[in-house]
Formats: sequence, structure tokens, C-alpha cells
Amino acid sequence: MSHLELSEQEQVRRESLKELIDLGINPYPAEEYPVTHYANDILANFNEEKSEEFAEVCLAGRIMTRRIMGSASFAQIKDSTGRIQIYLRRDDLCPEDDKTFYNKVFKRLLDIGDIIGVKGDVFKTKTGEISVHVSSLTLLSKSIRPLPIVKEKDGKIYDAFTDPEQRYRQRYVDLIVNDNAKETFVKRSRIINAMRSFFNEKGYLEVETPILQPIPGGAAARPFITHHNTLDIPLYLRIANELYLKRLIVGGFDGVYEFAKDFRNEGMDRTHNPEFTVMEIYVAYKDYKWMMSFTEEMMERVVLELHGKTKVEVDGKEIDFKAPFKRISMIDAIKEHTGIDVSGMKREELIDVCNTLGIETDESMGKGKLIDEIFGEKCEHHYIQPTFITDYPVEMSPLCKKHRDNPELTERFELMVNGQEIANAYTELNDPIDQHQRFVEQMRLSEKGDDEAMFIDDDFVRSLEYGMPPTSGMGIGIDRFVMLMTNQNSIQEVLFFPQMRPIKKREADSDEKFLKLGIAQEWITVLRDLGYKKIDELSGLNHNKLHQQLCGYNKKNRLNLVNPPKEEVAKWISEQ
RNA sequence: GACUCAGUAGCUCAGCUGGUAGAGCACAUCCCUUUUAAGGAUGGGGUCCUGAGUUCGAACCUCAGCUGAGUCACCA
Repeated sequence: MSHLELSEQEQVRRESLKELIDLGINPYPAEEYPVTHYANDILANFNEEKSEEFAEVCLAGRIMTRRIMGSASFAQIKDSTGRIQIYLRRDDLCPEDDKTFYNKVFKRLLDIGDIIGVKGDVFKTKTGEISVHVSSLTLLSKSIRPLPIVKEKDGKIYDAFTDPEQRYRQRYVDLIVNDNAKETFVKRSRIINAMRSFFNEKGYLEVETPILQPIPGGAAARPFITHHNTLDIPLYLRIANELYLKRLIVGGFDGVYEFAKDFRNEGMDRTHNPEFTVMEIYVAYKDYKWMMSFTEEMMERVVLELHGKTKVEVDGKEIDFKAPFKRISMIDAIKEHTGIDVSGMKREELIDVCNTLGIETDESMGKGKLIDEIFGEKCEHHYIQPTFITDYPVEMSPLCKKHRDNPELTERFELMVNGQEIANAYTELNDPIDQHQRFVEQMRLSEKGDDEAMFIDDDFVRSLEYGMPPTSGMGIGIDRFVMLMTNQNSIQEVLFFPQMRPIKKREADSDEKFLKLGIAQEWITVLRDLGYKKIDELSGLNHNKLHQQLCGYNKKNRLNLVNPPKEEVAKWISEQ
């Protein structure tokens, strides 16, 4: 990168880097740094009676603020646990005659953003702030790009780094400067850990199944496709792992679960990211009623571990995860919110119902889809408190066992919280003949134009033919669950690196191409800086104007270059 | 995919009716031994997202594009 393309502050920092090296200071040392303490531990445990315990501490972190005075300075460093103030005096850092380390290295060559290690003793300042009195300081990593400066007083934040685009694209900056940015992600990890230990305590086995699948099964969604060179076959990134986990139940495991990244090639918005995390669990010899109790027990436990109580504040609403949760069938839910009993209705009758309710319909929609539409439009958003919606139409659930009392329905539930689906579970279909027919039915739908119908997975059917025990399975959308638990209303806030459109870079031509036109090396940089990254961008330019631009730039930046004659500039333009 | 809003210094943002581009923090220089959102003084820093148009003159008006956010559509 040319020097000219850097901002003034970046240039200054690169100069500082050079000066540090000239002084014999390695700005990127390799050695381990023997940290003994963390900022928050010191702040939490230090008091003046115990000061001998803190007479020799060693900690490392990033410089976040500096207040430099003549021969004494304060700074704040931030480590993984928090921020702590450090106090530096010239004569402590430089007991000999040579004061370079304080006067030059600390005051001039170090910057906000640098990572340093300090040794010293802990004390309380006049104003009562617990601080580290530094006796020695080591540069651990020099920062050559300035950070946004965020300040805070009495909980009020000044100049917060808020631009979502920058926060997501450069999450590392968000995490450095916004002190609460880590919170959501720490909670995410704790939620997953709580679930994992709950499952492990029950004796279920955490497993891993293929992400690259020859048939993208287990759900209905458009997949990402890739190609395996050696096998010369298409492979799909999984849209679900359900069919593989069930194969393991066939294989004889009683309970298996997986925290899985799934991938769906569909739209992106506040609640959808192309890759997302799902936890799926399958338990043999259970049904969906057992799974409801299991799910509410797990939810209650996770919420309790995370918040210390079962109530959670979401969008200003209080949601209580105290088990048991309300249970209602989809038909009853529709009755409750529309007054219409859709049970036993024919397709034409359901279309009439949709028309009276103002719900759009189309040719490809079958009975199940119509009922699901009515529920989605008229009922779903009403379920704020955790509610199990049960007994979905058979057409919507090709992997789910038919209801024991009604063949038009399935033994399925979804857990709705805050008007959103959080979990989805079945009494799994283990009848291989029925499963095969359901797949064939899906094929028919797909031929009718439903591009979300499922693919047939013959090997999965084969596994059922060997016999799968009665089983119940459940999946939880982890990202949405975390959103709920952390009161975030965008999936991007619970993913470290949400998918973003890549920034288009204008490609620049090589130096050689410019040199061929007879343009001297020093002017190539200037041209690029003026925005002419490719030689063909010069074509058709007014040579007088370009000449003026070049000379103006030369003068303004005090480059002291010899301006090229106008004729030469004209030649560049005409020859390219 | 449709509509609405936004893009100005490293960061957060002003910028009136179209008339020389501003502030705070950050940065640089100098002065200061306990400061705390920011000690004092002085100074440097801009492709006003990109391109075209209207105009004597565009950060501002018009059109097109790029990027993001929101709403809707889509997504069991």
C-alpha cells in the first residue's frame, strides 16, 4: 500500500513503529507474557488492608485511554475481564539518567490500542480509584490503525461506535470498544453449555453428522450446492441433520444430539442468516408428549441458570418459562382466535375460510398448507408466553408420525414464544412404508411447483426398513433462542460474524501497466490516490485538467516532485 | 424482489433557501507529579459513497448505481 493512501494517524503510527524498532524495542515480541492477575479480579478483591497480596501484580491488555502529564501519567488498560487504571511515573519507569523510555516510548510512540504488559503494585488514588502503580512496562503488540474512541461516564456512553455495518463487518472493533458487546456472546455460550450439560446428565450422546450431504434432506429449503472434485459429484451443505441422527437411533443409540450449523440459500433479514445453528435431539422409546415435558424442563433449567429466575424481559414484555407451558392443538388455536372450526374441512371449504379471513391462496396450496397459513396469519403472534402448539396437518410434516387418533394430523408440536417458533418436535415416523409414500407425495408437490418440497432419501428409508424404535425428536433454533434470552431483535446481534455483502474493491492495474505508458513511478501513486486505479480510466480525460490535478496534488501534499510537462500528460492519455 | 430512510475527518455528528466544509473526541507540538467522558495552549487532517445531469455555482436539487438499516414479500 502506498504511504499516501494512509490517513495521517496511520502514517504517524507507522513512523512510531519504525522508531521503536530503531530503539531496539520489538513491537511484536514472541515470548510468553506471565500474567498473574486480571483487571476485574483486582477491582473486586483489592482493599487497603490486603495491599500486600497485591504488591506484585502482572497483567496485560490494550491501552484504551491515556492522560499524560509531565512526568506522570494515567492510562486505562482493558483485558479479557474489564478495564483498570494504571499509573506511571517517569522516575519509576526510568530510574537511571536516561528517561527515553518514558518521555519518548510511552508518551510519544505508544498509542491507544497498543497491547502492553505491566508489572507493579495495586493502590488506591486520591480520588479513590483502584489502580496499578507500574514499575515496568512491556510492549506486546503495536497497533497501527486508530480505534474509534468511546467514552463513558456514570453509565452514559459518549461517541458510541454504533454504525451496524461497521460493527458487523469489523466485529473485533465492536468487541474492543463497546464494553457490553461481549455480553450477548458470553450468554450464548452459557446457554449452549447449559443445554449440553442437561442432555449429558440424562445420558444422551453428543454426535457429529455430515455437513456435506449428497441429498439435502430433513427439511424443506433451498440448499447451497457445491462440487466434490475427486468424486465428481454435486454435494449440498446440509439444510438439516435430522435424517442422519435418526439413522443413529436405528443403529442402537438411545439418545443422540447435535449442535449443528445448517445452511439455507434463502433471504436474509432480522431473523434469517444463511448459516445458522440448530440443536436437534432424538430419544428412543419416547413420544411427543414426553418430549413436551422434556422441552419445558430443559427451557426452565436454561433460563434459570442464565438469569437466576424463570422470568425474562423481552421487548418490554415479561415472559415466564416456569414449567409446565400451555398446550393447545393447532385446530383449537384457530378456533380460539377466529371462531372457526376447520377440523374435517375439505380443501374448497378451507379456501373459502381463507378468503373470508383475507388470506391469499394459490393453486399449489394443499389442505395442510392452508391450515398452516390460517394459523400463521391469525394465531401465531398471539402466543407470547411459552405455548406448545400441537397436532399439525399431515401434509406439512412428511417426517412425522400420524396422530394416534386422527390420520389427517401428525404428532407434532412447535413451541411458540413471543410469537415466534423456538422449537419443533415430532413423534418420529418410523413406518418405512408410510415414510416412502410421504416422500413420493413430496415429489408430487415438487413437480406441482413447490420448490420447498423434500427430496427422497432412499438410504434413509432403507434404514427404517431395518426397524427404528419409536422415537421422539426435537429441534431448537439456537440463534432465535439466544435472541430471546438476550433481548436482541436481530440475528446479527447474536452472531459474531453475520453474513454481509462483500464490499466491491475496484481493482487497480499493476505498476508495469502504468510504467509502459511512460509514467514515472512516483506519479503512479499520485494517480492512484486521485482515483485513477486503472490505465483505461485515463482515456478521454482533458489533459489540462489532469495536469492541474497532478500539480495541485504535488503542491498540496508537499511531495516536491518535478511536475511533468503538459505534453507528457497528454501523451499518457492518448497512448493508453 | 418492492418500498422508505441513511452514507460529510480515524469515531460520533452539525451543515439554514444551492454561494469559501464545521464541532467534540482522536492525532501532532509545547507546558504540567494523582488525573478520570476532556488539565491548559496551539495546530494539522476532507474523493462531502460513486457517476451523470441541472446551474454562473452542488455536500445540498434530479437521475442512475454501490453499501447499510427498517418494513413488506419469501422462509413449516
